[in-house]
This record gives sequence, C-alpha cells and structure tokens, in this order.
Amino acid sequence: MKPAFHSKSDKEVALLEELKSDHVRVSAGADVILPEQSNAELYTVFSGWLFRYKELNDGRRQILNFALPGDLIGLQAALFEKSYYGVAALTDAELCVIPRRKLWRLYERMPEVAYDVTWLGAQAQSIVDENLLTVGRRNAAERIVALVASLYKRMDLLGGVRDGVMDFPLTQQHLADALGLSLVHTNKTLARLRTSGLFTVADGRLTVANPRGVGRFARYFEAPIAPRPIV
Amino acid sequence: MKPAFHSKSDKEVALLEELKSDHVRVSAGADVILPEQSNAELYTVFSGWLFRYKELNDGRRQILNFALPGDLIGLQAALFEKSYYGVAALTDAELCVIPRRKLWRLYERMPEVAYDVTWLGAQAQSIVDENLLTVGRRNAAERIVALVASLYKRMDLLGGVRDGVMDFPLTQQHLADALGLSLVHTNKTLARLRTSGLFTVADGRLTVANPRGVGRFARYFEAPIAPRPIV
DNA sequence: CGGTATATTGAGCAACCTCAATAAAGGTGG
DNA sequence: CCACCTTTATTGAGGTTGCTCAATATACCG
Repeated sequence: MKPAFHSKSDKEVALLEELKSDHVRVSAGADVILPEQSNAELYTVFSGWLFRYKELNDGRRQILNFALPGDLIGLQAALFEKSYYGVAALTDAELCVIPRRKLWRLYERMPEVAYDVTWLGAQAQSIVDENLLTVGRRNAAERIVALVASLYKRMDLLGGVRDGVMDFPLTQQHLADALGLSLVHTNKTLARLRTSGLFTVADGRLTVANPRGVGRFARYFEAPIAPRPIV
Repeated sequence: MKPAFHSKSDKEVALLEELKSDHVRVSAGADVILPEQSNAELYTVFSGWLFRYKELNDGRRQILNFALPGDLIGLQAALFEKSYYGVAALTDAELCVIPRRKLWRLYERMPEVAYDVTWLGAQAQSIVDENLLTVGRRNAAERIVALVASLYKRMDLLGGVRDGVMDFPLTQQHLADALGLSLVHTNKTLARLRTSGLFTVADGRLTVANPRGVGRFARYFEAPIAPRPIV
C-alpha cells in the first residue's frame, strides 16, 4: 500500500487528525450523499468501495466514477450549496469525515494539505474524463475492458491484487450504469468477452488471465499513475 | 457580467496580477495544450471559447467540456507530470497564464485564491459530470438540447445573451464530438429539432425561441448557477 | 420454503452508424 | 471579379449495435 502514497510531517498528521473529527462506517448499499442534498460533508475513503452517480427524473442512472481507499468524496458537494450527485456504498466502507465548515480553515492553515485536496480533486476529475471518453466513443466490449482495466490498475496500486485476482463488488447492473449500456447488453457482451479469455468476473472476484493482453486491448495499462497524497 | 463574480480585495488583485505573468492570444483552431504534453501551464480564460478533449489512437475524439470566460483551464495538466487531454481554441481567445511553478506559491500565500482555484476546478468537474450523464443516458435529441441549454445558461450569466440570441461557434462536428454521436446523426437530429421550434442554430448564432420551453424539455434550466470567484 | 436480487438467454425492433453523393459557404490567388 | 479549394452542412440508403420485452435459472436470505 505504501508506495502509492506520499508521506507527511508529524505536525501535518496531527492537524489532519484534529480536522477529521469523525470516522463513519457505512454498510453496502447505504447512501452517503443523496442527490440534491445540502451541506454534505467531505470524506476520505478509508476502506471499501463507493460510487458517485447522477440520475434523471425517469430513473435512468449514470454512475460517474468509483471511489477506492484514499480517494476524496464529496468535494463539489462540500464546496457548493447542494450536491449535484449522489454517493452510495458499494461494499461496507469506512470513511473519514472532514466537516465542510472546517475546509476553509484547512486552506488557511495547511496550504500543503490544501494543495493535496486540489490534487486529489484533479485526480478524480481525470477519471471522470476517461469515463466520458469511454462512454462517448468506445463500443460495448471496449467499454467493459476499459473500466475493468482501470479498476484493476487502481486496485493493484493499493495492493489489492494477488496473482491477478482481486475483489470485484460490482454487479452487472453497476457495470451497465457506469458504461451507458443496458443490463442485457452488458450481460451478453460480458459473455462474449469471457470466451476471449482475457479475464473473468464471477462471485465478486475479477481474475485477469493476462494483464498485458488486457492492456493491449484497451490501450489502458500504458500510463502509470503518479504517487498520490493522503488526506 | 458582474453579478456572476465575487469581488476581491485590492491586495489579492495585486498579487494575482503578479502571478499572471502573461497574457496570451490564440486564434481559432489553435492548440493550447496538446494531449500528452508535459509541463503545461495553468490558464484563465479572459475571452473566447475553448474546449478540452481526449482522443483514441484511431482518431475517435471526445470533447469533455467547453470553457468560457472566467473558466480555469489546465488544472490537471498543471498538477500532473503530463496532460491527459488536449485543449484547443474554438474562437480567437485571450488567456491569462499562471505558471505552473508559481501554483504552489499561490497556495502558500493566498489561501483564499487557492480555495477559489479548487472551487473552479470543482465547478468544471460538475460540468463534466453532467456531460457524462448526458452522453451515457440521454438520446440524441435530449443530448443536443441538454448541451445547448447548458451553454445558453452559462453564456447568459456572462451577459452574452441578448433577446434570446447568442454567439454559438460550434460546428456540427463539435456537437457530435461532445455528445458521443456521429456527425450525420447529429445533423439529422438537429434538423428534426428545428421543426420543434425550440431553438435554431445557424450562422454561428443560437436563437432560443422560448427559453422556458427548452428548459422543460431538458429539465435543465431549473438549477441556477452560484456566483463564482475570479482567478 | 417462499421472496428478493442477480444472472442468462431468445426474439424482435429501432436508434444510431457508415458510406456516399451533393449543396452551400467562405477564402485565396490570379 | 472569377475560378478554385476547403470547410461545413444536408440528404439518402442500407447495415449493425445495442435496446426493450419477456421468460427462466441461480443464489442468497430470513
């Protein structure tokens, strides 16, 4: 887990601990931020998976991105009057809370951490950028591979991959909602991909047979991810 | 133009002016940041339209969002080693440059401006979020209306709308690239929308016949945009 | 042991795509 | 001022990806 993170001075850690007044546990399926919610707090993911989403009046839902340990959640929601998206827990998860009213103090007194907050925000942004490219321009098979490859790479950096196997808590419905596809077509495309032998998704686990092969297909393993700050 | 912006103290303005070492003019079609470019600077749009995009090896292109005066451009590119997207000018444009190496100083010495940078980054993020919802879950007609409505609303706040008419420098190719559609289908859908009488796009101008009607169609005019900081 | 969430498969349909040709508009050099 | 070239817009024809509807497994849960 360590190589992916920067280190911080003792003083910063102490101040951070003071700001993070709360730890919260949420269980799988729980809402963390509701769409349209006011005064949402800022969170840091300590463990577990969550996802950010938007929906239309008629129920169509688009998952914007998935959050893994170390990710920031709710930056926009904390900065604006109300949230323009929802956040739900995919698995049981632990979150650190940074109260929104203390955010300004953080900028005043801990510029380095403030910088890291911006950095993490930009990092999340670039994931959404990539998802928009995926949904806008890739076909169904490419979309699935791109998402799987992205999650695999991120999880690998967190030390969550062993022998090409990792936990994969998404249902096919989540995949469909993240990729702008219907559930049925997601299922059929997944079945077709299964025969390709690149990877398998079953029983909440993802098994990648040949990481380099997946990478070539999705042109996705190429760009390494930079070390990131912890907040 | 004023009501959309916060005001700043003289001291802050002075410091900002010092940081913005350069003004740059670019002409329509010029690249501001190339995909994969290293050491890109951070920019503030002073006048004109620009857009951020990503592309795949085979030439498929996805426009991520459009930048209007007051928007920040290149935050991720300035924060990371290299850029994961390109930026091009849609019209002639003027940009203020904030050199990337001075960004940290800004966080150290001007926490309020640092906060605003984060705010503007989050604002841009929420636009990309909305675009992802649009591309992932709306049909062709809805996509066009959603984008047009969004640009209309933003331009209106900047004072760029008079009697329901505004400059609209996008070609149909830009619309298609932003919406995840083919050029041909964009054209045909646009033609069908024309008969609906909600709005017209012609000669680089957008004319909205009935702003409230467009809003109802796209469920998009409802949420007002908050006042924003200037950087 | 029913009940709910998830996964799978078939059938038919339509939204959107690609290919291709033509019009219309603007810019440039002679 | 005209001929030419490039960019942008338009329209038709036909194909395919991905959608909806619907039925059936499969697994987990209390």
